[in-house]
Amino acid sequence: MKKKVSLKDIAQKLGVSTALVSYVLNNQKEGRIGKEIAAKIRDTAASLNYRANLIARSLKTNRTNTIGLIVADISNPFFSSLASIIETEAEKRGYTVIFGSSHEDGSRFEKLVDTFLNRQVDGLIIAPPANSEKQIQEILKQDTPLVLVDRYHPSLNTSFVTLNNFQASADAVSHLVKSGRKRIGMITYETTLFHITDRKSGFLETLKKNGLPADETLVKEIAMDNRREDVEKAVEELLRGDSPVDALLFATNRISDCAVKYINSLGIKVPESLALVGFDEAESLDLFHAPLTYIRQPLQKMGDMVTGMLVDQMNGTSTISQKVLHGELIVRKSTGSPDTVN
Amino acid sequence: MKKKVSLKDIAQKLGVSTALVSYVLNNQKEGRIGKEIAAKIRDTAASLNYRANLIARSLKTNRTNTIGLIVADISNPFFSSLASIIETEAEKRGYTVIFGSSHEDGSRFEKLVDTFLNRQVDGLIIAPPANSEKQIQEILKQDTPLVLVDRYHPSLNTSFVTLNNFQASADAVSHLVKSGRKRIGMITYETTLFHITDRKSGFLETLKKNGLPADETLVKEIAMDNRREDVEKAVEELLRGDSPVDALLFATNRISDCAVKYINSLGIKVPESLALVGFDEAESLDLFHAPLTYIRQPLQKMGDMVTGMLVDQMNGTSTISQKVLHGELIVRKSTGSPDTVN
DNA sequence: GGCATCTGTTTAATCGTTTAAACGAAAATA
DNA sequence: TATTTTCGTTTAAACGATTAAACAGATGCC
Repeated sequence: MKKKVSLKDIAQKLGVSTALVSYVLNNQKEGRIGKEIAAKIRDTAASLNYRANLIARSLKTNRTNTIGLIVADISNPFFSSLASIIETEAEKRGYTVIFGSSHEDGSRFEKLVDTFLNRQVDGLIIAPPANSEKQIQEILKQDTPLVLVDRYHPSLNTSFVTLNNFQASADAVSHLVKSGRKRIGMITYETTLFHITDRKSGFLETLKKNGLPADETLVKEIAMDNRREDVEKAVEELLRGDSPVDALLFATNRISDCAVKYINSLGIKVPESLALVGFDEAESLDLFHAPLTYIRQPLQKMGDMVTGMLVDQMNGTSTISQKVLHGELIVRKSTGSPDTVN
Repeated sequence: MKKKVSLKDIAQKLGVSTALVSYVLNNQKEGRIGKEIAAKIRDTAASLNYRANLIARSLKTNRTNTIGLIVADISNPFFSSLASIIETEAEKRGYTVIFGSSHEDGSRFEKLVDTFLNRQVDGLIIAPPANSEKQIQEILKQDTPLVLVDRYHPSLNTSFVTLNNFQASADAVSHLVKSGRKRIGMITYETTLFHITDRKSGFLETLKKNGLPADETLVKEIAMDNRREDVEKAVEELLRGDSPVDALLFATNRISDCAVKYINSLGIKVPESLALVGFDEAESLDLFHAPLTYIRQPLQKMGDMVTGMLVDQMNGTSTISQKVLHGELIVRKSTGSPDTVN
C-alpha cells in the first residue's frame, strides 16, 4: 500500500511543527494562528490529499466515535430496518456503526462482544440473545455504555428500549374478544427471552380476564429456529381436535409468515372461520386475501431513542434509563368479526 | 469510564517488561520464554480481565482487520442478505465489517467513503451509486484494496463481482418468447447504473434477435426512488392503448413488488393474459396466485467471492480480478404458456 | 580455560496524533 | 527604558501496543 500522508509530512514540507498543523486542521486556537501560515497548511494538506488517521487520534483521545450494534439477525426485516435507522441517527450525532449479527447464538454473541470491546467502541447497542445475562454483566463491569433494544433482561440493571409486549398481546386479545372470538390460540417460541414470554403472559392474562379458556394447550411453543414443519404442526394441533380455535395470535413475523401461508394452502376461510393477528409487519403476506391485523412497533422512535440514550450515556449526560414504548394495533381484514362478515 | 487494563499494568504487577508480556500474550518467541513466568503472565492477564487495545495495535501494525462495506440500501432484502453473508465470510477470515448505506445518494456515499478511509479500513466492498466514478477513482489512487459488488463502472479498472445482467435479461426474454409471448414490455429505472442499463440492453437485443418489436416505447423508465405512482403509470401505459403487451419484465424486486400488486388489484389474469418475470426474489409476492418467475442471483457465492477477492487483495496475493456470475431463471406459474394454460 | 552458543529477558524506538506547557519576539504599558 | 502582555509557534510527553536489537548469565565445546 502507498505510504499515507501524515501531519509530519505536511509539517516538514512547510518547515513548521506538527503541533501547528494539528491546531490548524482542527480549527483550534482560533485567534492565535497566523493567517498566511494557516492558509498554507490547509493548501498543502489538500494538495497532498491528507486524511487524518483516526486510529492515532483515538489512541490519544481514548474515543473512537464508534458504536457497536449487535442484532439477532440482520436479514430479518425488523432488524435490518432498525439497523438502518440506528445508523442514520448515529451518523447525525457523529458516530459510525460497526455491526454484527448473533443469529441468536450465545457463543457467537460472546465473540462479537469481545471483538467490539477490543476495538474500543465507545458504546454498544444490543438485542441480546437468550441466556446472555453473564456476558451483559461483563460489559457493565467494564463500564462501557450500553443500551439494550427490543429485548432486555429484567434481572439486570441496564438501560433499554423495548415494546410493552404484555400490553401489545393484551390489546390483540381484547380486540379478538370484542369481535366475538371465543377460543383463541397462540403460536410462539420456546425461549426464556423476556420479550417473548411477556407476549405469552399478556395473552394468557387477558384471556382469563375475559373469562375465556386460557390453558396451556392453547399455546404452542416451537423451537427458535422456526422450522416450517414445526409451525405447520402447531397450526394443525390448534385447528384440529374436538375444540378447535377460532382465532390465532402469532408472536413474531417469522411465525406469521409460515403459519399464514399454511393456513392459506389449507383453504381455511379468514376471517370467517379463523381470525389472525401477528406481531410486526410481514411483507411476505401483503397479498394474502385478508390482510393481517398486526401490532406495529414504532421502529423509527425506537432507533432514535436508543441511539440518543446511548449518546447521552457516552457523554456522561445521563446514566441508566429504561423506556417502554407502545405498539399500535393495526386492524385489518384478518380479524373482521365473524358475524358481520357473512 | 473505568481505566482499562494495559500491558503495562500486567508488567508492573509482575515486575517484568511490557515486551515480555506482549510476547507471551501473542504466543510469540515460542520456545524462548520461561514456563513459569509465561503462566504467571497469562494468569494475571486473565484475572485483571485484560483485553488488547486493538487501536494501539493497529497504529503500530498499520492494519485494522476491518472491512468497510457500503451498500445502496441495507433495508432492501437483497442487500441485507448480502451483508449478512459478507459479515459471516469476513469473520471467518478474521475481519470485522463496518457498514454504511448510501441510499443511492452520491454525497452520502462520498461521506461514507471518507469516514471509512479515515478509519483506516484495510479494504472496501462497495455497491456504488450512480455517477460515483470520481470517488471510486480516489479510492484507487489511495491504493486501498477495493472490490465492487452487484454494480461496477465499465470505465474503471477495478475488481468486481457482478451478475451477467445482459444474459439474465436475455434468458428471461427467450423464455417468454418460447412460451408464446409476442409483445413484451419492460419496466426499469432511469439511471446510468451499468447493471441496470445492461438489463435493458439484454432485453432489447434479445427481442430483436427473435424478430419481435423492440422499440423504446416498450421500455418504461421510472425514477430511482421507485414511487408507487410511477410504477402504476408505467404499467398502465404498457397495458392500455392499441397494442398492449402480453408479457412484462421487471428490472428489480422493488419494481416487481409495486407492479404485481397493482396488476393484482386490476384483476388482470396472470399468466393467461399477461406473463411476468422479475429480478430477484420478492418475498412480498409470495402469496400472489401466480408465483413469479424470476432471476435468482447466487447471493452466497457472490458474498463469499467478493470477500475472498478482497482478502486476497489485502494480502497482496492477487491484484485485480473481475467475476461475472450467472443468474438462474426460476420458472414458476407467472410465465405459464397462454396456450397450455386455458 | 577460553570462546561460542543458547536462553530468557529488557531496552528503546516507533506508529500518527493531541495538547499542556514553554518559549522567543513583538507590542503594549508604565 | 524597563516591564508586562500578547502573539505565534515549538517542545515534548503521552496514548498502548509491537518488535528488532541488545544484553547478561548459563551451558556447551574443544
